[in-house]
Amino acid sequence: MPELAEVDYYRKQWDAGLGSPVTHVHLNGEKRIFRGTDTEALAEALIARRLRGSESRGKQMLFCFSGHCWLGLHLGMTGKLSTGPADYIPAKHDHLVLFQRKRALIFNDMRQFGRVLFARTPEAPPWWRDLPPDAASPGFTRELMDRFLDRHRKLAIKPALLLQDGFPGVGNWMADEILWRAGIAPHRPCSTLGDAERQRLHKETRFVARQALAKIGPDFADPPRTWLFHQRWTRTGICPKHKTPLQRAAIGGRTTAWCPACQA
DNA sequence: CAACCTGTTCGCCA
DNA sequence: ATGGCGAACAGGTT
Repeated sequence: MPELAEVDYYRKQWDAGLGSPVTHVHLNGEKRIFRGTDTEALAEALIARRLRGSESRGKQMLFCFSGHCWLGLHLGMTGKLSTGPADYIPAKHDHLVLFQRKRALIFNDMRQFGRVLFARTPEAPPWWRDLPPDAASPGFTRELMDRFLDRHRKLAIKPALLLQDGFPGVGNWMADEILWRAGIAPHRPCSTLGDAERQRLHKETRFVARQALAKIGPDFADPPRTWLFHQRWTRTGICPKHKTPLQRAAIGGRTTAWCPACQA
């Protein structure tokens, strides 16, 4: 489910626990979601630590605790964050629950395509520090985007938009929204995009990312009514501009919807 | 019962 | 070494 703006929405769900110490940690270290992470160190180190703050970058989240503890979360396809009462009883896919005196901070991910990372280091760990600037940030420049497209000449633009090294935070619905606004057909190889098209691609990537953060980020509201978003899942979906039926196909293995009239 | 799913990651091949 | 493709991951829903 979660792309850039939804990730930021979920991150803020744990704000309720800011400043409070962790009293108890619930997790099952056998689960795939913890692959590569020392869960015993995590569970032990977080006890009595206070949640100091959090950030999201693209689809990644970082939770900063006292004692130089850093918790990284990725929501995968089905992950969500929520809070519960102090006596909350963990449900089936609640892989990590941080209990505080007054509440529980819950990470649930049914399909476990997400991930939990942990580090106890003076500075933010490399897996956070080395992330490229996300699509909504000022660091996402035309030059950076061009360099990425030039590295993937043969790849269709739709699957290119889903690569998190180049378009951090963009997911399936955002990619379709961006291409629709930019007037670019999803199967076009990156190398075929001219200067004007690249300019539009860059502009609309930033627009969709920023608008999504502003409109969806605060309360998980739906995007504006005129967005392709509302049309792309329904069988009868139409182009918001032309009212013509949308085309749909799997491109790069992912369901893609586009308007044949305005995307060339 | 089959197909599908707002996301990565791996193995294989060019 | 790098890029591109398709399957795999786990567990739901339609």
